[in-house]
Amino acid sequence: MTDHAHAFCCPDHSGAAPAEAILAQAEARARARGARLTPVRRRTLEILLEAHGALGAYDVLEKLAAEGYGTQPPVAYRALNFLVEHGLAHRIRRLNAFTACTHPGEDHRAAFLICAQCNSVTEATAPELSRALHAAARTAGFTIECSTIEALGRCSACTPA
Amino acid sequence: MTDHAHAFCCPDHSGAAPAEAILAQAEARARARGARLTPVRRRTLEILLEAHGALGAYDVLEKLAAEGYGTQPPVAYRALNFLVEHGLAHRIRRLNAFTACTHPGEDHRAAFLICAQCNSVTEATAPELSRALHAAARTAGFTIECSTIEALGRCSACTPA
DNA sequence: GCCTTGACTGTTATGATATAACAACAGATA
DNA sequence: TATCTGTTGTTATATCATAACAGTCAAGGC
Repeated sequence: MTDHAHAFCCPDHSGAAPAEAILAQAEARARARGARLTPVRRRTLEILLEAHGALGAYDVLEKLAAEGYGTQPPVAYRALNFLVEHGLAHRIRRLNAFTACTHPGEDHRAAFLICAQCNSVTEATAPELSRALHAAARTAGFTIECSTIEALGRCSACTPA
Repeated sequence: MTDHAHAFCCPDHSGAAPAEAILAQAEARARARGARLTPVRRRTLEILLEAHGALGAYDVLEKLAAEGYGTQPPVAYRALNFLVEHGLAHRIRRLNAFTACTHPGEDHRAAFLICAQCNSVTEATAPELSRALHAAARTAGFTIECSTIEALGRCSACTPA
């Protein structure tokens, strides 16, 4: 799943928001919400941050198990679900996978851009997009609780010039 | 999954676009694309059209099997994938389920509104939404091949007045 | 007519993803 | 200290999806 050669296709994980800062933010955010970022949970978030692209629950589990945490699926799913619930990670449904949130703290509704070639997942904040979706829902008399926006295609690095 | 009492929450399947018309359109569309809407495929589409909300592949399989078609998962998945590929049905990723396209023929990019209470799935055409997504992608240098937009919430019938 | 061809259907078997239910434990608190 | 709540880990199982292969059938070339 994450077997690409790691060239220039993963903008977020060598650049802008370094893992340590994100972890610190995550810690603060969890605290603020009365939730505990326990060792497994913290380590799970680190694993996601270290990854290129999104990771499946079983990929995460494998790493956790190798480090002495539990070896069974619920261990990974619980940690991942915790992170998702608290806005520290996102579930990418098209991939049955998870990715760290690259800007936790902000109350955002993101769209995910999934590169079919290098497997990178880019989180695009798009207020207008969210607005358009809510508008469309309102027209139908529908009240949105949460939404998923995912696009599959080619990232800038994988697009032939 | 589809065990609600069928009150007023499924706008599309007692109203606007009757199943027969959709089937006829589907037939025409398949023909036009050089594809064959064989008995299993047609019946699968009918099953989706008859359903309240979206159906899982195994739900569809159960019905097909009961009617003398194959009894194994690939039978359902193949038919469903055919329908999706030809724009006659949609995959709802959040539900691991499928739903008939309520307006085949139009080259649309739809958003799906999933009611958490009655399980209905409404297909909302939203040109602006699509436009906003493409715009957001372009900003990131990303080229979209296909996209998924799904929202979970309450439909009009399930929203307390 | 009949034979080749390619698409379709069905099967067995297996893989991949996800959760239910329970036991042990750790920290907070009355 | 006794108890409660939340967390972790386990076993077992449920759910979703596909690979690979064999038989079938309709359409077109000869």
